[in-house]
Amino acid sequence: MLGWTDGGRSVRGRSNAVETSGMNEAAIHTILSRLLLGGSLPGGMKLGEHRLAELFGVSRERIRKVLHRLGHERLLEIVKNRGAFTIEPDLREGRVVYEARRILESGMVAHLADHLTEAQIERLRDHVDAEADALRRGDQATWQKLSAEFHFLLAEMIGNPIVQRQAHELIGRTIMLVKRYETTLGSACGCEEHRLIFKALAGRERGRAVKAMSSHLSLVETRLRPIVCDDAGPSLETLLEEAIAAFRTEQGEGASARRAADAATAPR
Amino acid sequence: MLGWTDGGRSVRGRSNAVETSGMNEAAIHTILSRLLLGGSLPGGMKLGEHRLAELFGVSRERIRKVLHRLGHERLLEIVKNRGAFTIEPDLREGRVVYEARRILESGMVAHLADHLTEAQIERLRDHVDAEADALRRGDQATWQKLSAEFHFLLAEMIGNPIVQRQAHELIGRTIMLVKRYETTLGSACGCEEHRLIFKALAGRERGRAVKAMSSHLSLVETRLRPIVCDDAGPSLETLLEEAIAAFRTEQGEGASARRAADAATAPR
DNA sequence: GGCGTGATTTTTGTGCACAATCGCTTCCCG
DNA sequence: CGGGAAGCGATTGTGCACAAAAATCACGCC
Repeated sequence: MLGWTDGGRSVRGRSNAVETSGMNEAAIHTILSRLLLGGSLPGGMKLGEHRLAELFGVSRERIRKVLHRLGHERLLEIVKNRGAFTIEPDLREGRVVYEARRILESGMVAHLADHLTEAQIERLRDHVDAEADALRRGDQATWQKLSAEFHFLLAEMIGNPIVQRQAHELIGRTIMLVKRYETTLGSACGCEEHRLIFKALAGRERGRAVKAMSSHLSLVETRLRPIVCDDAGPSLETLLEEAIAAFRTEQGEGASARRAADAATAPR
Repeated sequence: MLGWTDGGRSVRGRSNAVETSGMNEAAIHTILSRLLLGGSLPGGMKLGEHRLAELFGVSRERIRKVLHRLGHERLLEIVKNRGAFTIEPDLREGRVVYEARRILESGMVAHLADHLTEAQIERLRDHVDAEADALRRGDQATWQKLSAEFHFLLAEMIGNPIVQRQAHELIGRTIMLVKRYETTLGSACGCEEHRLIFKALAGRERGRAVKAMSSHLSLVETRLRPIVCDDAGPSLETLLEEAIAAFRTEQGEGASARRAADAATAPR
């Protein structure tokens, strides 16, 4: 809409690497965003420019630009003359993020309660049903995905690109927090909370919707536990290759689940 | 807080220019932000890298970086292989911005109604009084400044850096719009609207505060007129030199009104 | 006379080489 | 044996030169 044109640029990577190259800037940004938001990498991890440049098979400047952009988006911490580090989202920041979400999403549902179309209400109903279904089937992964998408959906339904972007940013941060501090249980309750919000919206009860959203977010926040999960886990190389592979396949097939991808990377 | 360290770097500009140099990246960003937000330059104007580099007396790369950052902040439109252009904020975008503000600031006042301290209420009262005073004195400039600061103040009182940043971004855009499409009259009513919001907040009446804020923003939006103000105005050189001079003097004297400046430049 | 095509020129994009800075190691001195 | 300072290796920052792309202009053709 409004914004800059960054269109995919043609590839010229002369690549000293194994010709895994041909990775444009937007793609690198998407992959790294997803990795960062996914919360797979430990906090405080250093992302060296040269190392990433080799892994992606592009020049250092390309990586540099992406890294600084991610820093600007606060998905990385850029320290002058030191480099880029993954952020360590402590619970204190969690409080701030959830408070921000309560404020923004309260305003959002208040707006939606007054403006939702019947078609949108149906779509929301379908989504909540799908959530319940995934939960009933015990499909944890799908449920988790749908659960996040519920909020993305609400943001999308506002039809306001600015609000959508702000919501995306916040929700993305939240996902990062949940992935890191999630308590295995506590999932079961989330679905009913979403349904409560939906019901209030469907009935166009603004006050109740705001209340439901606010308490839902508070509850989610409460479920975060200060787990010191030092999952040193797989190396950056491994994770990155996985992410790149996933991106490739996804890119290969038609633009089907493109929306979800863009959602994760905080589309500008 | 969380974020990057960009601390003022020492100056080394070897400057082919008239030794007006010694301008670090942050300063350039601040100056350009303020100029852009100020709405003094016409929309669609091209900001060439080389030209700005000369005007600031720094290398092109420095300007380049700032320009792209401003593009990322959506204060400029960056077109690949074409350069940076000032955005033309048409009224359609105005609608989007004001809608976003209604959503966000509704959530804000709802939060504030429940959390304001007595001291904060007093401070708000003082501010509204100051607004009324400026208006009574017919001091248009001061009133306009205070009027914008009212909203900044509310955002600040949340005490949440994320919300504050989002609000800053939106209010900044609004100011840009108002400067461009302002109708001379219509100022008189604004003050009472702020007082209405204040009263609701002071009485901790959440619903009324939300309503007051929402209708206030709607009214402000209504006051925008599709004036085709082709104020070709002064040249970029002139404006920039003014802005730089202003920045210099302000920088010179103590960090007094620093907050306002930072507010304008969307402090990260 | 208008318009399309091609050369020129201006402007942006990018790789590269060097400079500056930081953390770490080592060596010297107390 | 411990502390501090200087050297060293590694990593990031930055200017510069060149390459690519777009806009402009000129020329010829319809």
